[in-house]
This record gives sequence, C-alpha cells and structure tokens, in this order.
Amino acid sequence: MSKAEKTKQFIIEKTAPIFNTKGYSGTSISDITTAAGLTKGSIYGNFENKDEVAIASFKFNVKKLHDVLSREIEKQRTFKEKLLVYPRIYAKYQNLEVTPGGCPILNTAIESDDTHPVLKKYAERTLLYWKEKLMYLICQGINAGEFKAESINAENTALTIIALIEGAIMISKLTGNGNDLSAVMLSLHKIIEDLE
Amino acid sequence: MSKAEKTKQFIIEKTAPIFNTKGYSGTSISDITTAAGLTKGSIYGNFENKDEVAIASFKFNVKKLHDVLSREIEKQRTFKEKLLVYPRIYAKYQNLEVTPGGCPILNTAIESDDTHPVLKKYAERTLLYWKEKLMYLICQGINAGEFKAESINAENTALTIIALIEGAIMISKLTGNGNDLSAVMLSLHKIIEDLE
DNA sequence: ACAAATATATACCAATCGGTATGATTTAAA
DNA sequence: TTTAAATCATACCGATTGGTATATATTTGT
Repeated sequence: MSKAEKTKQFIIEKTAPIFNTKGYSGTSISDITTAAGLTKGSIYGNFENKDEVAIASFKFNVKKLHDVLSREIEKQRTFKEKLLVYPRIYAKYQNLEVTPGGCPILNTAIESDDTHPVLKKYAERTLLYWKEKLMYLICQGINAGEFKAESINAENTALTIIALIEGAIMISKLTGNGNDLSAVMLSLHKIIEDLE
Repeated sequence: MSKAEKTKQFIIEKTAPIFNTKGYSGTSISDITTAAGLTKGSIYGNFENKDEVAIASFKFNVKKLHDVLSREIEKQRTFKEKLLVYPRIYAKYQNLEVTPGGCPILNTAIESDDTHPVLKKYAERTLLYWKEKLMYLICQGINAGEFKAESINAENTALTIIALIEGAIMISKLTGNGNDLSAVMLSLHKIIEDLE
C-alpha cells in the first residue's frame, strides 16, 4: 500500500462516521479536514471532490456492517439460524457501535432519495444486494426442508425483514431507547420462527 | 385571520414540501424565498429564524398526514378495521402525495437525531403520540374482545407496526417501486389479522 | 380619510461553502 | 545521492450561507 493509498484509507476511516452522523450536506470539507487532521490539499489530492469522499465513506460503512453480519451468518449451520442472526445482532445496538450514526443505508437513502441521485444509486444497489441475500437464505431454507415452501413469498419476506430492521433503528435512535429496538427484533424473531 | 397570519400560513404551505424533500440543512433561506415568492424581509418578519420555519413546516406536514389517517380511522367500526386502515392507506403511496418527500417523521428523525436536538424532540414527540394511539386501538380491541388479551404486547405490536411502515417507505422511495411498499403492507395486514 | 402599526423589500454583513492554483515538502526510483 | 514524481500545506477564489438594519409599502383601527 503506497503512502497515498494509506492516506486515502486514513481519510475514509476518519470521515466515514462524520458522513453517517451529519449527512452529506451537513458535512463540510472543513469537517473532513479537522476529522482527518489534514488540510484541503491532502483531501483534494486524494479525492476528486466531496462526492467521492462521501461515496467512499458510504462503501466503508456498509462493508464494516456487512463484515460483522456475514461473519456471524457463516458460523450458523441451519438457514433458520442464519436468518436469526439479524434479530440477535440488531437487538443489541451493536451496529450503532460499528457504524456510528446508525444504518448507513437508511441514512443515505433518506437524505439522497430526492436530492443526490449518485448516492441514492449506491444506497439502492446495497439494499438490493441485501434483499437478494435474504431471499437466497429463505429459498435455501425451503430447499433444505426447513421452511414450508407453500405460503412463503421469499421477496415479500425479505422486504419485511429489512423494513422491520430499518424502522426499528429509526425508532430507537429517535427515542434513545435500546428496548424499542429489542422489542421490534422480538417480532422479527417470531416472523422467522413462523416460516417453518 | 390577519394578513400576517395569512402570510405565515402561506409561507409554511409553500415551504413544508421543500423541507420534507431537501431536509433541514439542505434547505436554504433562498430556497424558502423562491418557493414562497417573497423576500427575506417577509420571512424574517414572520419567523424568528430558519429553525422556526422548519419546525412549523414539520408540524404542518405531520398534521396533514394525521388528518388523512384519522379521518379514515374514524369511519371504521371495529378496532381491527381501524388498525387495518394503516396498511390500506400506506399500500397505495397515498401519503407520498400528501407529504411530498416521504414521511416527515422518518425524514426529520434520520437527519436530526445526531445534529439538531430541537427538531429531534419534535419528531420524537410525534412518534410517541403515534405509538400511544396505536396502543390505544390495540387495548380497546382487546377490551372489546376483538383481539386475544393473552400473548399480545400492545407496545411491542405498536412499535412493530410503526417500524414496518417507516421501513417500507424508505425501501419504496429508494427503489422507486410502489410494489415494495404494498408487499410489506401485506405483511402488516397479516400481523393485524393475527391479533385475533 | 388619516395616523399608527404592521408587513414587506432592499441592501448589506461576516462567515462559510466547495473548489483551485501554487508552492513547499516528502517519497520512491535510478 | 540525485532527481523526478507524488503528496501535502497555504492562500486564495467567487458564490452562497443565515441573519440584520433600514427604508418603503401596505394594513388596520379610529
């Protein structure tokens, strides 16, 4: 890794939490420079513009969250256990420590859906990837005989899981109450249990 | 209604959709003046500062949505039918026409939770009010014998309903696909059906 | 219709915005 | 060790930010 690549990575690491808490238009270049302890020259020497830093930060945050989840999912044997990783992990506020500011998909989606088509596209692709991963787990579970094939719509179920998680994160961030998150994750747990 | 009050109301009506689509920090004073067709003098003559306009806009958007929903809820006889208003109304994208930019609670929550404590408080209060309204409907339904008392946690159910709706709005706004919203509302419908 | 009060427009403020040009410094290859 | 290239810091740019002071219209009560 060259010096430039190191610095680039360093900037992203320091900037990613800022973008995830203050948002795109709420984060200024000077926020970035002070967070990284560098000056504009370094930032614009390593990134084309503010957009590029924001995109890199988004990818960084998503990857961090993805790594935590997929590492835990891999550990499980049955597909039901794999799906149950989501309510278990999210119930404990853990993701908020991994990505300060909440869920990067949710944050980016809400801010950029009407204003920033480029960021929106990245959020949309990430969401689609997540949905397909969930659908894959559900369909594999059906093939393995864990879930009853009839009466299960994999896509609807995947969307419902995502909606529950994202909605619950919003609520608990707003109320500051981790119990709210756990409560909704209990419902998610039940939904997954009911698949069999 | 005096001239000043009329102008104030006019400014709010024109500004509310802007704040709900571009967000607080994404909406500038000049955005407000051009939307209202007025100058800074009029804005600052009727409002203390940008915060006050944002708060008034938030309240306006919430009230608009609240009116649509509660009017429909009042029509229903049973409490189950009252609860089912939510998946029915939200499944049809209707709220997005009522409040352009999506759900004002969701938008305000996501942007302000880490940055703007005043707006956050308003969003939080609105969410709490919504939760209690749902809990009231659920408890009344239990008292009326519509829902089975045992095995129902009113608060958890209320939070789950809110999470599903908010998460579904996020998804459908991001994908641009109304079917995603309908799909999740189908799950919500089933959850409400399962209360009995 | 008139005067007092209110409402709106204009012109301006310092601060900050994203971005750039240039010069100093450090890195890496020869 | 020399040198070319890459990296970073400084200073600056015009535009825009939220906000204010003041002057001009416009309502409003009498």
